[in-house]
Amino acid sequence: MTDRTSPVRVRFAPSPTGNLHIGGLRTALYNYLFARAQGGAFILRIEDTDQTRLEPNAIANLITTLKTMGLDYDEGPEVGGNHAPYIQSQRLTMYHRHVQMLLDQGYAYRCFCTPETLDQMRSEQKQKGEFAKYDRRCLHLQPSEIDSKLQAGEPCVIRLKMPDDHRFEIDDLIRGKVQMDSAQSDDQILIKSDNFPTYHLAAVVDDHEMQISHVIRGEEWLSSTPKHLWLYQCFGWSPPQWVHLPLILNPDKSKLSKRMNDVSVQSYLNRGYLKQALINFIALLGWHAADDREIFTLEELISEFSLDRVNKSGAVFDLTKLDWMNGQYIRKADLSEICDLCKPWFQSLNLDTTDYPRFSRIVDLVRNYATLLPDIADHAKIYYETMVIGDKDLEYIGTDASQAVLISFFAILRSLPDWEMTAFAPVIEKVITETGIKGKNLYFPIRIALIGQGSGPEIPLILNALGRQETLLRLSAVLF
RNA sequence: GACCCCUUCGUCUAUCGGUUAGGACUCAAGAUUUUCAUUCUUGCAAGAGGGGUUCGAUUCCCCUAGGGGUCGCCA
Repeated sequence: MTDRTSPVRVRFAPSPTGNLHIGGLRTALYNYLFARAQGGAFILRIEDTDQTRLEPNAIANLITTLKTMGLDYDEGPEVGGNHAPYIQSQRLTMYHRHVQMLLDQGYAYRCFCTPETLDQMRSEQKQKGEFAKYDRRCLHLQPSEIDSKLQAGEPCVIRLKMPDDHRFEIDDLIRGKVQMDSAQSDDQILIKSDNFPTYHLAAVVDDHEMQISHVIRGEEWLSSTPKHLWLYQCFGWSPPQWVHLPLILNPDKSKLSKRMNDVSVQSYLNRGYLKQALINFIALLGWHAADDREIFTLEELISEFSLDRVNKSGAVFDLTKLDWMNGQYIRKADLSEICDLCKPWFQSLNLDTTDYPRFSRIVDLVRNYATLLPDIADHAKIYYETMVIGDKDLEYIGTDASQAVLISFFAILRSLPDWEMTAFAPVIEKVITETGIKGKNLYFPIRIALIGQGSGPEIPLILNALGRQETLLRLSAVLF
């Protein structure tokens, strides 16, 4: 058990095999929130011990995404710290030093079995319905045999010798006490034949060396925790506080996967989700405040978050609520921030953003209609492009009644001394008294003339967004 | 199959033995809006099943069922 007075130090330890995914973000977030709430340290450690799954830019991408999401870490790659390096492939000698201690004390042993041998053994065991685990055929190799095999260059791994009859008790902050029998634990490989450590060794050594106080990780690690516990015991170290987070689930309740969902955080960002919405939504997958509040900034999450309000059961990752939340953030965020964020989408549609007052006026107008950032640009199109008025609509506004409305509307607007919201309200009234036309027959032609479609924002808002010049231009184009 | 975890509206969740089981999203209806969106109001909707313990169980215990995780020289 961890000393209660020891400082809180937690880590997020992803493996650089791809982009940061939703599950990773949630783990990172809870670690971050807990660290910040407790005044502790949040550490980033890269677990790149699988040489076969490395991806070239994964570490850089991981760091970039973490940063853009606002989850800044106190120690880790690039920022350094007292326990550097924070990339496991750069800590190999440390793992070897530790595993040698294990070997010397008989807690670990060399195994020369080939993957093929192992495969065969396992399939036989499974066929018999047994728990598949290594049968320890290399456990009792004589030193001389080992030496000659090593001399001959035979590939070998190093395994942890699990105790034969031991009851492990995991004290988990979320799940309480969980007991598991050593019979259910395999003699885990600690060092692979390429001399790299496996997760189990590397994580335990690093967590101890880096003085991690709480290991906050996904529930999928719960069943291998006995191995980790045993390693702590062999080394004579006291284990950290275990915290196994509930899983994030696919709609069919299986563990969230790439197959069934878009799981890349970056891709949600690219699709126009706001980081605030993403953070807020992810935080609520497994955690809930004491009251009914659901909208939180990162800072508010920090002050509200506590591990004892994290629940035990998995949470389905359902985009519907995220969409709603994103709309909320789009509407409530600072206009300038939203403008900055949707600028790229405007540019990709060739919509001019150089006239900032006009650009921001339009963004402010159409953000009410948006769920995602690109929706804003989509809705804004009608204020920029030359309108295409459909044949039917064209016919409709060509009628005498419509023309009367438009002529009157045009004349009144043109004579307006000031182009501002307060001036627009009486304009419609005036058109009604002048033409005697009201209702749909009044509004429809005006809308078609202004924005090329029969529905949209209120007329004064459109006038304001369009500006005097563009408005009069559009109107004069449909006066026949 | 073995071991472990989990189980409240469709989804995210509140409830720390006594509630008309609350909130949010979705959906529906209504109001606002000339329209759509926004916003507001209202509504639909849940304790897996069975045993205990208790004056009283969603809440505590047991069993069953269901779901999930793990069982790699992946993390």
